[in-house]
Amino acid sequence: MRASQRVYEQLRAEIIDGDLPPGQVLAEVEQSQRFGISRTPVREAIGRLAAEGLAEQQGGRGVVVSEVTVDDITPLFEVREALDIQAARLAALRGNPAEFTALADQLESVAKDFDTGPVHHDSSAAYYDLVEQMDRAIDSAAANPWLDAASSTVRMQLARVRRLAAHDPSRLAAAAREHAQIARAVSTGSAQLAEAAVRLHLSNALKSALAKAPPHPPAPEQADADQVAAASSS
Amino acid sequence: MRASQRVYEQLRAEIIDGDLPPGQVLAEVEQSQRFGISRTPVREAIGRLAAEGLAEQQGGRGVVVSEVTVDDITPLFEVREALDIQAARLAALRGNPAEFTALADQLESVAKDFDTGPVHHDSSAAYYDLVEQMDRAIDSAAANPWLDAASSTVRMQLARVRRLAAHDPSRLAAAAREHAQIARAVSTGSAQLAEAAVRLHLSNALKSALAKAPPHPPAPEQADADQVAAASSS
DNA sequence: GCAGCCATCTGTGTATACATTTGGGGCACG
DNA sequence: CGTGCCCCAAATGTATACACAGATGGCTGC
Repeated sequence: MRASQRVYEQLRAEIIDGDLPPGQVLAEVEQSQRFGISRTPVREAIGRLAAEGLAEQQGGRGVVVSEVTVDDITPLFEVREALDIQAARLAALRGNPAEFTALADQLESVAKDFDTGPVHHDSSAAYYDLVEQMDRAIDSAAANPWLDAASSTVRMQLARVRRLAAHDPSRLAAAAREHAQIARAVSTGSAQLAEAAVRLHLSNALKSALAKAPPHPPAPEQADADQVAAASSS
Repeated sequence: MRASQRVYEQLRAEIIDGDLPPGQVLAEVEQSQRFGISRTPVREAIGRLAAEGLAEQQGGRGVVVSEVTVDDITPLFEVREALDIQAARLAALRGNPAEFTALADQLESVAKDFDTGPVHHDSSAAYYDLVEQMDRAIDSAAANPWLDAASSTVRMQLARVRRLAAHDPSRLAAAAREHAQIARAVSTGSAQLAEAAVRLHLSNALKSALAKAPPHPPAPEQADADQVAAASSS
């Protein structure tokens, strides 16, 4: 595989996983030494990261991992809402009803598992797998490459902020039922119903995420991140 | 300015304007000679173009200007619909009503100009300027950087396909009224009304665009672009 | 004469060296 | 002692050189 591709995927994974924290400088020479390659492919990889918003120029000198705070959750959800709703609408119109009926059944089954007893790792893993499966099914049914591309960027950013607001296990059952409702709505072929189901789910998901980490209500003094960090560590 | 930036902007403009037609190969050495610089910044510029979908890899060897056909109009409008609706909804909630009231008044005034007599170049230029002004006002009021970024990509592609479906002068008056309705709806602060106005406008705009260049109805044989080109030239 | 294989050649992928710019630190002056 | 300017150093931006892969054309064997 091309070296630039490897470096890009590696750096992207490290940024999303939080191994490279926001504000971390991505020096070309440093990374090239770390990966044992030259600056050229590293430079290309960092350029792609910057284009996707995972990194950004620090003045004219240096690229740093971009900041993501709880304040970004709401704007990101606004974009996700627009894209997911449209994807669900199109999937309702174009998708294979049987496929989504099956997904809805499986999701409801998982939701019942969550009800009966404590949440096992197996069942939650099965749930996440089903959600990913449904996302792929919706994207595939929507059959719109540009929609996929736009969703991809937003989902990457959301994967980062998900670390900021640890999910609530007690919401798993409700979330599973919401996902089942989405699949069921898509299977009916009604764009309006699909839109309503997605809107409902995202509204609840956003509320849950913000409940854990409420956005900064007041901003009396305009202190930058460094000053805040210094103050909290003192 | 950085050479890579100049080359990027130049190539992007040439692709959007159609000076570099779809399928045109973007050879690094060729472009570097044309701009009188080395391959390195040209490579970076082409990489950015590929990331935005204006160019794409040609089977591992070479990058070519990406194809855009009338068949892409509908998918692009589907994404645009999702993003523009959300932007208008947010602008309705957060924007300054007076600003959009003023825009609505100006747009209605232009629409009346279109009615009274033949369309002059001045009035159509003023109209396009107002539309651009309103787009910026909506984006600004929505105050969502990620929404802006997603819209930017789609708008760039739409600028390309606009060349495929020359706009209808007789629709200018109706389009101006639709834009005025959007501004008016945003000024009322009703997200639902704004959504309806945008949806109506885009539906009409898409219909008009497709009327000029209907999508390929049947595809009896699955011939790729090269074969089609070869057949038509023989 | 045709088909398959090999050489060559063009073009991208990577490495390295040079230029430029920016940011900071130190020194001098007020 | 504070402030401002200048010099330097480090990191990015650009250029050039090398390596490799894929395609194309000719050549040879059948």
